[in-house]
Amino acid sequence: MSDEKPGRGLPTISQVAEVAGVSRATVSRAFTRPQMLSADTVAKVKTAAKSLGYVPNQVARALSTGRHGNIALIVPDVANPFFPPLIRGAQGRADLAGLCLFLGSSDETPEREDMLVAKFAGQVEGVILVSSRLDEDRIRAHAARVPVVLINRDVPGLPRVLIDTASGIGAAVDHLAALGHRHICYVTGPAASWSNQQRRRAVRNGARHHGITLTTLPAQRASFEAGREVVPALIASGATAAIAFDDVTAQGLLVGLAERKINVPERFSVIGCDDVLGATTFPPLTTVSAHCDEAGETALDLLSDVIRLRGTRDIRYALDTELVVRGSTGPAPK
Amino acid sequence: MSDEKPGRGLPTISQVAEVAGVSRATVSRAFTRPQMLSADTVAKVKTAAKSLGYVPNQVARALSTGRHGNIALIVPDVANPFFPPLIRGAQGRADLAGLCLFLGSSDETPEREDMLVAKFAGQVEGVILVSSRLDEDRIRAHAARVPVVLINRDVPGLPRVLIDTASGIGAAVDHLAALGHRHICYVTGPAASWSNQQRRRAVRNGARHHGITLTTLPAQRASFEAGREVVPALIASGATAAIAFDDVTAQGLLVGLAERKINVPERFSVIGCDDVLGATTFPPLTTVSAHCDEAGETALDLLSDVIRLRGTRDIRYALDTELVVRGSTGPAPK
DNA sequence: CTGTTAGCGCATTCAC
DNA sequence: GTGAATGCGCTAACAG
Repeated sequence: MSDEKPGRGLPTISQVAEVAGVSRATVSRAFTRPQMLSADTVAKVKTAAKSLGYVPNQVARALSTGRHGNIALIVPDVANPFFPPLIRGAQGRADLAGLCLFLGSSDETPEREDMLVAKFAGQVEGVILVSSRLDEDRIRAHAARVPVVLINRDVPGLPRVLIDTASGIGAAVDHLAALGHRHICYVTGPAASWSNQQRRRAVRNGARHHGITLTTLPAQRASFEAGREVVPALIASGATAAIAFDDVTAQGLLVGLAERKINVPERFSVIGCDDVLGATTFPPLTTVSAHCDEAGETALDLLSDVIRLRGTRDIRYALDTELVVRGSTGPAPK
Repeated sequence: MSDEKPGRGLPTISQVAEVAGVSRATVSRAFTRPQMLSADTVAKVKTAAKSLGYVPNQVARALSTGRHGNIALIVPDVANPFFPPLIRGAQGRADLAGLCLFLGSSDETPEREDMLVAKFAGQVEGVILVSSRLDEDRIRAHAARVPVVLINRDVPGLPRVLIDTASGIGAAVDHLAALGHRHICYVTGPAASWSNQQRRRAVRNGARHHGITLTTLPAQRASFEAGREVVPALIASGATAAIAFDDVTAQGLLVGLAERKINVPERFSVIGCDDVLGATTFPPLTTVSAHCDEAGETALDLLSDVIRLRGTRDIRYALDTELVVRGSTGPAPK
């Protein structure tokens, strides 16, 4: 448990070669291309290796081959429930592709994100940037050094997967209109967020189409607290329903409303976005389902293509969304 | 954007040396120990490096030094809100220590956890296992190959940080007793979980001490749904208050109760554990605060000590907990 | 202060 | 089918 250097003391390819009575090259082949060797030799090497507890040194292998099968996924905030399903989707695909996933969390700050990418760049074969807060120039700069795939960020020329909430948001406005609501609110998310801009536009278009009055209420951050604090303004606006930037904000709305004894959905309707809370709210939240796990999977597949093909293509992958009606929406109050 | 091999084509130390008109060793030192060189030389090298876009190759450096500053953190489930704060705590400390954090999520299965540890082992200098679902033998086996630090798993001989919920749970029972509750329930978590065993015991001791009737209700998994489904049994038991294994389960309880129009805390009191939901429930959840961010920080410090000192010690670090009273607990109904 | 000499552990040309 | 060289890019003695 106390070697000179970490990694030292572990059996090397040479020791295995000696025990097995073969050359180092043969040991190497036994692990990388067994079919090049006779079955006998392979067995002999494997036995020797096991007896020594030998396992190929990934670092040395990487230096020699130039590949190590590591990739990085950087998110603004691990604690935001939007990301875990996405992370899990990516993990699953990474396992299938034999890749190791490193995770970074930038705490929503561009500086930290920048630092993380730089730190990872030398150790991974590719990076997935989720909801990047970096400006386009910096993203491009990083992409020039290491293959990059974007999620929810639309930078032409780079492979990117976009969760197209426009359709789902449209359906949400339709749903509200059908229920008789004539005045609704959109509670915004981070201004720098591509998703927020997209959703905001979709709400506006839908409202115009139905001739519904729209009030836009800013929530500083996409957070529970921001949603909760915006409730007074929400009530003051005179609207009877709200669409929130995301589920977490919507949950804040729900709690803020409950605190004021305003029943949902009898007196007010609330719709979220992302579908990451499931039915864990009360009442269960009507929301736009985003399939974020699929986004993670797709991004990973894209990245492993880029790595395998050794070249970036200009791919823009749009994922569909749909409205999931649960219990937080109802007919407009008289 | 299309090299023969990834990593190839990037400027190497030799090219920088040539441009700067110095030896490769000098370039190396300019990056690792600038104070060993004259300011002039350092500047000259840095300039040359920048002009070439050179950045030290981590993999090569690692092969040479035997260290690469990578560590892994493996959790049962990224999507469980207990872990993100812990992950974030570890990340922060990792940055301070100049370490890179890899994340693994085992989906609660020992097999996947086993595989992850094995896959990471060759690429990291240490592993943090959070709430490991592995049996002691396997943990020990891994610890023999790579430095391991445990969180919420009490394996003698290995460095471990334990969130000692016993004290907080005790306070929770006291709180309930003071409010006049004479019959309470404990809703369990995963049987294999060290935390669950600890919490269960603490509830039992507290109940006995106050002469309170205790019913233990099993929730298969620690999940929202499990909590929600256990509500009928909860009501049938005749208890007036419940302590849940964790906040997520408690939230399930809250929703299940609300669905049956049983007001909290007027007719029933609920207490959670971990304090990861904050005030995002309605009513805001009374819970045992676990300081999980601190657990992540402490584990990381422990691990970096182990790495630096090149040897494991038998450290058992217990983190205190306390009861946070919010709105989900009240006087026992008549 | 700086250059020279040797590897780190492995995969890969070539020969045989 | 297998072995003998060579190098991946860098750091670590050891000189000077």
